[in-house]
Amino acid sequence: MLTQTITAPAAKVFPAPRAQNVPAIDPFSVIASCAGVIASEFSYRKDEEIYGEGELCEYVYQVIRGAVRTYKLLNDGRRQIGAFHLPGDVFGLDAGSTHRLTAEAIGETTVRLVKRRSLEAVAGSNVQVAHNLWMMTASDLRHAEDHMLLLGRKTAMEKVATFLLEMDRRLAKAGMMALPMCRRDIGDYLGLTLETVSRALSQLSDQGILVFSSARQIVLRNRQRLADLDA
Amino acid sequence: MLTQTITAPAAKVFPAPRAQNVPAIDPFSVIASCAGVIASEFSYRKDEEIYGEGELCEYVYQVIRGAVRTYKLLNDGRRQIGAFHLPGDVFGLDAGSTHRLTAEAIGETTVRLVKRRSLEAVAGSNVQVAHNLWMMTASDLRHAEDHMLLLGRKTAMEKVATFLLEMDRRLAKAGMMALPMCRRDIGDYLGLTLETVSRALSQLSDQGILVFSSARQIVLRNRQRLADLDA
DNA sequence: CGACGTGTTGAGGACACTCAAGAATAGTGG
DNA sequence: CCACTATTCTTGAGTGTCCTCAACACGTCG
Repeated sequence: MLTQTITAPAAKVFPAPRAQNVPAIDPFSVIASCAGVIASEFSYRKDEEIYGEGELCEYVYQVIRGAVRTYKLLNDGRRQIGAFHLPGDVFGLDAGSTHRLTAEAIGETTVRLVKRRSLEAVAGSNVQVAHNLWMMTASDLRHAEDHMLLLGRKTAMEKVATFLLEMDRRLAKAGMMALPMCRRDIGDYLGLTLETVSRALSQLSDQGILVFSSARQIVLRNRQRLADLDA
Repeated sequence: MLTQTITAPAAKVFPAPRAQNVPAIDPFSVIASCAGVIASEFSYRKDEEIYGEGELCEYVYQVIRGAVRTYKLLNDGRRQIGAFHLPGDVFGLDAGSTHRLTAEAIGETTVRLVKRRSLEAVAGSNVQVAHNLWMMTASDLRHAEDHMLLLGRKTAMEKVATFLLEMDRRLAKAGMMALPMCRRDIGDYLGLTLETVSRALSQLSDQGILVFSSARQIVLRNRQRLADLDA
């Protein structure tokens, strides 16, 4: 799948905490700007693997530009995407020594990365940093708990409605949503097939709840009716 | 549902870190035995609520005896159980200020509890305690990630096989498994109906992979074939 | 013993999946 | 710039897995 092998990220030192679409003060930036923490930037091409399930946790990442999917596979190829990571989001912060999911760039994606070792070193003495790491893992857990409810108990239409509201909240610009991921990714995130996702979106379009500019450019016309479709 | 209202747990100070079926040294015990952390015990009857979704996090809990389910509800009553907590397990450690799930005793259950405030106070100065809290949340996240894969992508039989192997690992005594929870609980954990769970178990029994002593007393006869049924 | 909670099994149906074809879009090279 | 290809998306038809509804069996406890 990959044509270029990534060895080690270029050691281009990150000058100062800054990123498009990222609030000036977020827990990760606080950590990254700590003395002793080395931050750098790196870019990945479409569908390029950032790290694999089971690999050692060398870095923690923050999306600067683009989007990332993290997922698990069954041995026959069935895939469950656990989360989409958008600009500002931190991913790869697995508390153990190895990554629990695989991470791939969805499109052309730039990330900031921080050496895990330096993070641990700071956390060992700085309680504020240790607390921030805990809070970031807790935030991932909250999302996972909400998503288990979706996967186990919601209908296809409820799943798609929840997805649209989540994406609207996270990446809507000027009332318009530019989805970075394909229908298959959405299906693998929601525990559906891509056809079912497509049918649900078409149905919402027919009902006037949303309008397509293109397949991935969506304008929500009625968030309330969408929220009503959600459970 | 409850006939007795729980006001505040009895302030019976916990004498020393000990519990049936609990390893002598676990992260929670280390924390609970810290100076300044007040631990006590409390018991709940069958189906009694321990805390509700949205309530303030006053305590963190460890199961001493019995079992606990934590779950989320949709407005029409559909339920997703996120985890079963067995003796030795810690639950209720939500990093925010309010609980994200509801916790109920499955049967007659005894828990050890620790005031969250005292925990935070210790974590603010003791990096080891802060690290243990992070690791416990990370452990919950790992379980949630595995469970999302199950809920989103596994078939009914694969789900039940996974469940049996998990319970076998966590509560098997002398080759025998005594499930504390009913078929509906299992279904709500696996994203299935209780009938589908029952049918899958009957099928496994017909195939000789397991034997019922009673509906909840199960002996696994062939873990390998069960693992093969899992994906 | 009767009543209740729990579990099993059957029949029928619905929702989402599979397979397939065609349309729209993006990417590539002449 | 346009033809050509590959990918993505949509839509349809038919199927299957799991759900719903129902009846009955089992065990426990008053």
